[in-house]
Amino acid sequence: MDVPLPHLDRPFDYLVPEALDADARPGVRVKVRFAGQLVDGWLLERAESSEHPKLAYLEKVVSPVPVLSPEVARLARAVADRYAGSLADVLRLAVPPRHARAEKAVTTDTPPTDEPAPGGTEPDGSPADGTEPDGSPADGTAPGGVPSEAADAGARPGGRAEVDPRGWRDYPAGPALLRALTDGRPARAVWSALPGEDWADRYADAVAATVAGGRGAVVVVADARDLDRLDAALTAVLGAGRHVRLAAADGPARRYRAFLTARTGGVDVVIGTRAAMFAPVRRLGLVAIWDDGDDLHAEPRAPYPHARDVLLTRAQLGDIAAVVGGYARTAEAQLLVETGWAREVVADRAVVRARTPALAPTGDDPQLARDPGAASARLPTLAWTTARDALRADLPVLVQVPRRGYVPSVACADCRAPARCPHCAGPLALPSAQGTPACRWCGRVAAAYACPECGGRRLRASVTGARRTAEELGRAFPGVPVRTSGREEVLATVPGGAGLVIATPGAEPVAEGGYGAVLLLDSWALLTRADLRAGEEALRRWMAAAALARPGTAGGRVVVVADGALAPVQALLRWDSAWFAARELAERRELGFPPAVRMASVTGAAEAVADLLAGARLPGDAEVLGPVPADEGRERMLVRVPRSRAAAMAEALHAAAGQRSARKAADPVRLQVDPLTLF
DNA sequence: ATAATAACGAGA
DNA sequence: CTCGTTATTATC
Repeated sequence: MDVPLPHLDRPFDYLVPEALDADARPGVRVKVRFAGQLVDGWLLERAESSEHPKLAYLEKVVSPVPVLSPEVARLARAVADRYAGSLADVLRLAVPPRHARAEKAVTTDTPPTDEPAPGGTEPDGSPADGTEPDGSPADGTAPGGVPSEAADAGARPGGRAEVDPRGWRDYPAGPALLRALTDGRPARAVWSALPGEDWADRYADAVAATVAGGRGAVVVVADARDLDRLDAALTAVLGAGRHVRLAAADGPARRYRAFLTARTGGVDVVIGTRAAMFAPVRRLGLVAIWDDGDDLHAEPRAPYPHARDVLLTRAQLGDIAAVVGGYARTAEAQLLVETGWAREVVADRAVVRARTPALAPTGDDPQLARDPGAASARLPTLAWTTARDALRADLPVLVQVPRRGYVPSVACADCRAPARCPHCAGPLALPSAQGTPACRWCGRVAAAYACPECGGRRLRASVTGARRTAEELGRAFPGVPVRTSGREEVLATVPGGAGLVIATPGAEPVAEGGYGAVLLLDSWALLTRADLRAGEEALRRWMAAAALARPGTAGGRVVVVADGALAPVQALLRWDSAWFAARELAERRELGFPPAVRMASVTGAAEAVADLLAGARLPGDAEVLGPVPADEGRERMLVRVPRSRAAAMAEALHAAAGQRSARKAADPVRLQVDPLTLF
C-alpha cells in the first residue's frame, strides 16, 4: 500500500478480477480501493487463499511491467526495518516515478525475467540482526573477505574469460578479488586506493571481471562528476551499450528509461548516484561504492538510508560481492574489516611510499591563518615556496579551501581542540556571546570547563571558514593563470602546464599528469567543526585532493597548513587512513558513538517526541539522551543501543510511530537511524 | 480520511 | 435500560 502511515506498513489481500489476471503479476503497480478511496499500491505476491474474510477486488493494474523485482522488494523490506521506516517510503526511493513514454520505448519486446536471487541467506522472517552486514561475525553465515592466492588456485570453473587485473596488481589482494568476481564468489573488500589511483578504471576492471563471470553489477558514486568519470571508464573497458547510468539529476524520463532497461535485462551493469543503490540488475554479482565518506551518499528523504548500508545489506541478502572504496577509510568501513565481514585491499607500504607525493605540514600559525589581511600573510612561507617551485617547473598547483558556512561551535582557546561535554561527550556551544557553555546533547552547563588536551580553561567560538578568492591568490603569483572550481562551476579536468586552481573540497579537477603542488589551507576550520566526523572528514578531503598530486619521485608536493601532531594530519602525512579509521573507531567505542553503537534520533515538537518515546517498548539496555533544542522550536532526543539490539530498537520506534499515526497524532516526528550528524 | 465499533453517560 | 454521543480501531 503506497501510503506512508507507519501503522499500515504491512501487506493487504485483494481479489484479482478475471480481466486483470494476466497483468496482475508480482512487482506491478496497482490501484486498489482502501478505506473508501483509490490508492496506489504494489502487488507483492499472488496467493491462492486469504485469512481475511471479506476481500475487495483489485481496481486496476497501472502498468503490466513488474517494475519491482523480487530481489529489490526483499531489499526494500530489510532497509525499511533497519531504518525504522515504512516499505512504501523505501519503494518510493527504489522505483522511480513512472514515465509512460519511456516505458513504451523500452518494453517493446523484452519482458523482465525473475530468476531467483543467487544463493541468499533467508532473513527467516524475524527482523533479526543477522540481516545486517556490519554486525557481529557471530551469525556464522558471513565467510567474507577476499580468498587468498593459494586457496583460489584451481577452484575456478573452466571456460571463463579471465580479466586483466591491470592496476589491481598494485594491491596484493587485488588480482584474487577480480578472480573471485569472475568466479561469482561473494568477496567483500574494503579498498584503500593509492594516491594517484585512477579509481574509475579500477572499478571498471572490477565490473568487467564480474560481467566476464556472467553476473551484473551496481556501482554508486557521490556526484555527477564522479559519475561522468566512471561512465567514461566503463565505456572504455566494456564498450558502449553494456551499462546504463541512473541519476536523479538526469531527469525523470532518462532515469526511468535507464531503470527499465536494467529491469528488463537490457543491461547488467548500472552505475549512478545514490538513486542507483536500489537498481534492479539481473544475476547481481557485485555492489560497489566509491568514497563512502561523502555525505551525498546519505539519502535526505525518509527513512534516510545511506547508500553504503543499502548496498551492504543487498550484498548480505544475496551472497553478492561488495567493494567499499575510497582514498580515505571511514569508521564504518573499518568496522567491516574489524568484524571480519570484509577484507581490506591495500597496497604494501613500499608501494604507498613510492606513489605518495612529498607531504609536509607547516606550522599552523593561527594568527596568519585567521588574519583576513594581506595576501602574503595568508600563505605560510612553506606553502608559498612550494607553489612557486611547482609553477616554475611549469606544473599546475591545486589550492583547496573550505567552503563557507560551517557551524560555529566552541573550542579550546589555547589548543583549539573542540570542547566536549564532560558528561556525555556531546559538543559544547555558547548560547550567547557572554553565556556559559552548555552541551547541545544533554543540556548540562559546563561551568568549570577545562580542556582535556591541554588543561586550558578559556574557550572561544570557532569562526566560520572564509573562502579565499582567486584574485587574492592570483596577486601572490602574478602572471599565472587562475581557475576556480566550486559550487557554481565544477571543473572536471585542467591542462598540465603552470596554473593555479582554487577549488572547494569535492570540486578539485583532475590535472593532466598530476599537480606539481597541492596546498591544503584553513585546516583548522575543518578540524574544529562541531561534528563527530570532523577529523575523518578533514582527512577524507585532504586525501582526495592530495591524491591528485604527482608522486614525490616526479616532483609532487603537498603542504597542509596544520599542526603535524594532530592525528588526521599524521594520517595524511603517512598516507595511512586505515590507521586513522581504527583509531577513530576505537574512540567511538569509548564514547558510545556510531558505528560502534546504533543511535536513533527522534525530532519534533517536545510533546510529540515525549509521546513517541513514552509509547516505545525500547530494549532494556537502551539509553535515552536529551532533550536538546533543534531548529524551529523543535527538540531532539537520541536513543542509543548496542549493535546487537539495533533491530529491536528500530522495530520499537517504528511500532511507536505506528501507534501515533493510528490515533492521528498530528504533529510529525522525524525518526532517523544512525543520522549522519548527531548534533 | 472514514466507517465500524466499543465505551460512556444522561435521561427515562 | 436505551439512546445518543464520543473515543478507539481497523482499513483487504
